[in-house]
Amino acid sequence: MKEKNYSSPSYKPLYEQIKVLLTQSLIGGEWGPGDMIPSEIELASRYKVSQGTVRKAIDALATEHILLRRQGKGTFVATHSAEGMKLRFLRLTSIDGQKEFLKNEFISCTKGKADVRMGQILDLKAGASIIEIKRLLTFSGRPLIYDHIVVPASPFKGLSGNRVEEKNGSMYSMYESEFGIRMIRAEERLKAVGASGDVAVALGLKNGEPLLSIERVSFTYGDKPMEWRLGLCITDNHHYMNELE
Amino acid sequence: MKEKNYSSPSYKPLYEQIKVLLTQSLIGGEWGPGDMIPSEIELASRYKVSQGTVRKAIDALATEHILLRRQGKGTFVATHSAEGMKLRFLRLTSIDGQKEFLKNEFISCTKGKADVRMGQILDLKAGASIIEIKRLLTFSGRPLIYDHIVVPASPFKGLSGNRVEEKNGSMYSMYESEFGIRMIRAEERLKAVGASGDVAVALGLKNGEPLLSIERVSFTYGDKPMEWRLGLCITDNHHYMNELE
DNA sequence: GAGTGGTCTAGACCACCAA
DNA sequence: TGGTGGTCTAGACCACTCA
Repeated sequence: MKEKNYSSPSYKPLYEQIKVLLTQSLIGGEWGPGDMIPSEIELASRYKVSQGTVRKAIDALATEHILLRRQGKGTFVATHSAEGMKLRFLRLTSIDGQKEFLKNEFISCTKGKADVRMGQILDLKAGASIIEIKRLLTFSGRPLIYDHIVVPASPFKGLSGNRVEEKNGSMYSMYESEFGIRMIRAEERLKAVGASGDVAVALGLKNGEPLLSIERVSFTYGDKPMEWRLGLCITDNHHYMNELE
Repeated sequence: MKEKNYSSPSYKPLYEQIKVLLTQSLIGGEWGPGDMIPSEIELASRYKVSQGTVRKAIDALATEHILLRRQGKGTFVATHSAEGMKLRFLRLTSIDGQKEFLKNEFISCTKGKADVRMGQILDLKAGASIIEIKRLLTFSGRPLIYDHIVVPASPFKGLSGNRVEEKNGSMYSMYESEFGIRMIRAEERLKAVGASGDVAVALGLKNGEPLLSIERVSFTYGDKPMEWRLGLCITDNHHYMNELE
């Protein structure tokens, strides 16, 4: 175990160091999505620290929804596949209801090269191979969201339209089960735009009708960007909910 | 101090009870916005619990941005007046920059009665007195947001246009300094709409041009709703930023 | 140097769950 | 009944701030 090393210029609390070690075990795949990790007491003895210190490290990871504590059972690696977690990043709700059952209509899946902008966003060299997916999400038979999704090709080798259609709506649980890639965080930028072109047609709108534009970048362990997404949403009967603290 | 009372059907951890007591002192005004609260050791002796238990209660309140810890100095009641906190609830940023200096153009301030819907939102009887404010926020000389704000009249007695114009942009710090009301949380619902009527004129838009509609309800201590707000934003050069965890 | 919050430990005991 | 996470305590010591 690392020394306490107080009064060093780069002083980091012990529990931060434990947190890094736990994260490395997650990245390395020692514990996969849904797995139970060792008990606090066991980890304390492994790292030669007290249970309380391990606890604080796990608390931090649980707050970030990277781990999930269940009293009496154990601590588990969080997963998007778990019921109730499939729509963790979906903030769109029906005006008079709850979170929805969405149907996934696959439009296209093509390979391409990252331009400069996409290279910056996904931390790739310009010209690197990417996979682009377009799809339409419908709610009770009516178009709701037009999605344009871009991921780097190399970690997602073999991604195809089939895979997209099978998993209804939740790309994230598919990324986990098929490619072992788990998204832990996302940044979104919203604006209002006017419908146009293919998107207007697919959504059944006239040009210029207002759409909610949601641009999202998702990050995996280590804050590495792994997916860019642009969703264009019809918000006549839905809104995007957010809580400010 | 309350008993530990384990194995009671309504078991609540001690630190939760301490958290309630601290919150009551905040509601009662024992410590106002910006004040330093007693040290952890002093609170521990006041409530007859250990420092660690007080710590955990304060931690929870600090996470909710109700208290603010400053190592070496003390623990303080959070305030919207502090530099860097004035725009805590403003998620709109310029596409090529940072958070903005906004100018506040007062439009109107009228008294009225709550209809059924507004009564439900603000937890008032239908027909209760309310105050409505309309204003335009401009960014470098160009209109950016048209705000419609509604608050209950009784806690905000004396609120007028003057007060709104003085405090440039931050209603929340004005609520604190003038009325002792501090907002701790807000819920927002976003959608895309088309410009129309007075709003279109004030923002200098043609009818139907897309606007980002942000409906917000703000809550004070005890999750009591105290303000409703509808902001209509031009998002040509700005976007609403959000982080998903 | 005195006072504050922050870290770390060791140990006791409670609540929850599964077998 | 045994194992897990959750609470609570008491005490030591470190880091930060200010007079």
